[in-house]
Amino acid sequence: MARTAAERLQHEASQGSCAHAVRQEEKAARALAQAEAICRAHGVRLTPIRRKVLETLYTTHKPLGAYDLAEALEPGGRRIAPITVYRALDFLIEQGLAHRLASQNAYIATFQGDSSHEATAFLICEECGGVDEVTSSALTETMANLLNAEGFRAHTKVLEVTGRCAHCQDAH
Amino acid sequence: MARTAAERLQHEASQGSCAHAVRQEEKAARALAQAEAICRAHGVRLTPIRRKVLETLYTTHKPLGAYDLAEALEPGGRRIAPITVYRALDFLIEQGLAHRLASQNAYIATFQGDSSHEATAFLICEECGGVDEVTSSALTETMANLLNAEGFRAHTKVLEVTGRCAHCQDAH
DNA sequence: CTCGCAAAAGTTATTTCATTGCAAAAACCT
DNA sequence: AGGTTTTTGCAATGAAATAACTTTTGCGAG
Repeated sequence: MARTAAERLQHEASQGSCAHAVRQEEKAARALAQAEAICRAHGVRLTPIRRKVLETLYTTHKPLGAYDLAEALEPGGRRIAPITVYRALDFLIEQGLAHRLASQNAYIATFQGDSSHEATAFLICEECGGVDEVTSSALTETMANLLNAEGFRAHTKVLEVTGRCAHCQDAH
Repeated sequence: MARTAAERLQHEASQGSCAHAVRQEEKAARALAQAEAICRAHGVRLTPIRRKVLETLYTTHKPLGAYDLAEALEPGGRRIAPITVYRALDFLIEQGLAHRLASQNAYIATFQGDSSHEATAFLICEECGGVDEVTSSALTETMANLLNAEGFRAHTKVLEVTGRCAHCQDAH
């Protein structure tokens, strides 16, 4: 199966300088501001816990398990129960700010405002743990055609590819 | 999250007459014979347990959890530990005979011989629980193009769509 | 045939992920 | 402030997957 939470965290620590992690701080700040705007527009509340969860996801930009997040939020505050993290994640996913990677039992922040009618694929690097979020009109169309041909009315699309990102291939 | 094992089983029981279930017995018999041939060709053993797991998946053609399978295999024999089922599933998946639906934490038999370079999408009906396995050259190409453009070397592709199948839409 | 090896299955326990049910607190709205 | 809704806290449990180790089985070489 997917790697364990502990492995994921260690992985992250040892690979912090991978291209995927570069500039995430700046992007995170902007994305967070945008998330606040979105929540205001939706008339929902980005509470401290939700905000902290989202921020953690943004700054790592690597898939984190719910228990990883609980651990990451602990320092400086009190111990956070898993259910609290799950509730925050549910909220963020509902608002299109986060995404569950089914193949990893892990969660990630979305940088592109989840245009829900589009097909978005997640490319998960097995080496550096980084995730790229890609959409293309070709993919969206192809999926739409496929579903139409089958008469299938889609509710949720899970498009996840694991493998090796370009950067990690270069690095052998 | 995905429905629990118990719900899944009850679901199956109450929806046994859905179109997805029709004719599965005949197909299952043929598929099983073919599976035996494949294993012989690969020089691996389709042991009784593995065979029974595969058969159960074939005859339901609905996603089953590992614990569902353990339960399903029990009657007539002795209690089977989860790990045994997981080992059988690992084997079947390795041989391209079964597939894990990551979004459901469940497993299903594959009818099309896993041509591993092709992109295969799984359409999962939320109403009847049936799963359709679809491939198209367009999908395969689109995915290949997308991955090429990103310089991403794919290892495993997870394409799962949940929604409503044509039959269940007709039935309102 | 039987010895010995490797593959498979058994056993028991544990880890990881996710949810349930109910109580307390904080935010919002007059 | 009073009442409502939303959010969070807390304890326990359920569900999925794996770990470590032993026993059994299949099968080829001597």
